[in-house]
Amino acid sequence: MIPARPEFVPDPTLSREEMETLQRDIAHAARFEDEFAFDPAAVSTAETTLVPQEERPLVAGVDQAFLDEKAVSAVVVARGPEIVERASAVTDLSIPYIPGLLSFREGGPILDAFENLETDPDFVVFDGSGRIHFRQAGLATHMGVVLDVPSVGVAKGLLCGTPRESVDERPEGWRTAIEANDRVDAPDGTVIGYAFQSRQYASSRKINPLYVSPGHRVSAATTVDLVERLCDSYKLPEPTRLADAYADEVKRDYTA
DNA sequence: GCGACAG
DNA sequence: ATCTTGTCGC
Repeated sequence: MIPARPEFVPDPTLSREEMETLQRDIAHAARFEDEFAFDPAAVSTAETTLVPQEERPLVAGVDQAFLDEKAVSAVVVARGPEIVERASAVTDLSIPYIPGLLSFREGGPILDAFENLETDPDFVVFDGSGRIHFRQAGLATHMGVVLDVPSVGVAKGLLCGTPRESVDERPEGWRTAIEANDRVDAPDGTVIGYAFQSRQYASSRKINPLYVSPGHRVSAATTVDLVERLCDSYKLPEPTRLADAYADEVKRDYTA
């Protein structure tokens, strides 16, 4: 899979100001509404569903592992519980992690892995924010727009925005909107994502919610719906877990 | 100046 | 993100 919008491919050599300008352009090109052909209700990791196997969407998970100044990027595509294809890439990192500019550090390496992928997924789950971003162009949005593929972002922490309600000690399945605040390039109160309690009381310690947000061609409401459908018995959705495990596997083989 | 801050 | 074994608890 190659970039559909080469002009938005992350260039780590840009100045910080140029990166931020590009992010505003990307946010403008992004579509935070449902624009995809598959049925969200057909998304699940279950072995058996009412939906014919071939009609179940191809879902991709993306994650990375790191070693020294290199990134190990992994993409795993699955149809229901069946893994269809896995692709990876080991790429030199050029800039450090800077909150708000994550996609300029990890975007190139991720696109390298997608170049090695033959399958065209129906949508992609990224580890990080999408619209929940200062300029509404987090990793999931940046990658979604560059590849022009429906995408969502799943983060373990909140970058910006304000939860409508307190997220403390909520039961499984609970959710609340994340609204834009003065740190976000959007009218105050704009719903840019959701806090979603995917798992709770796995043991004795409290578990924090997931922060999900639209990447590209998916609305905020549908984003939570899709992520919920992809969560099994763990906090993180299955596509992310598969990609995480594959990235670790590639890293191990690379190190050995 | 102080605080916040995805991976 | 990464450095890292055992261990407490359901």
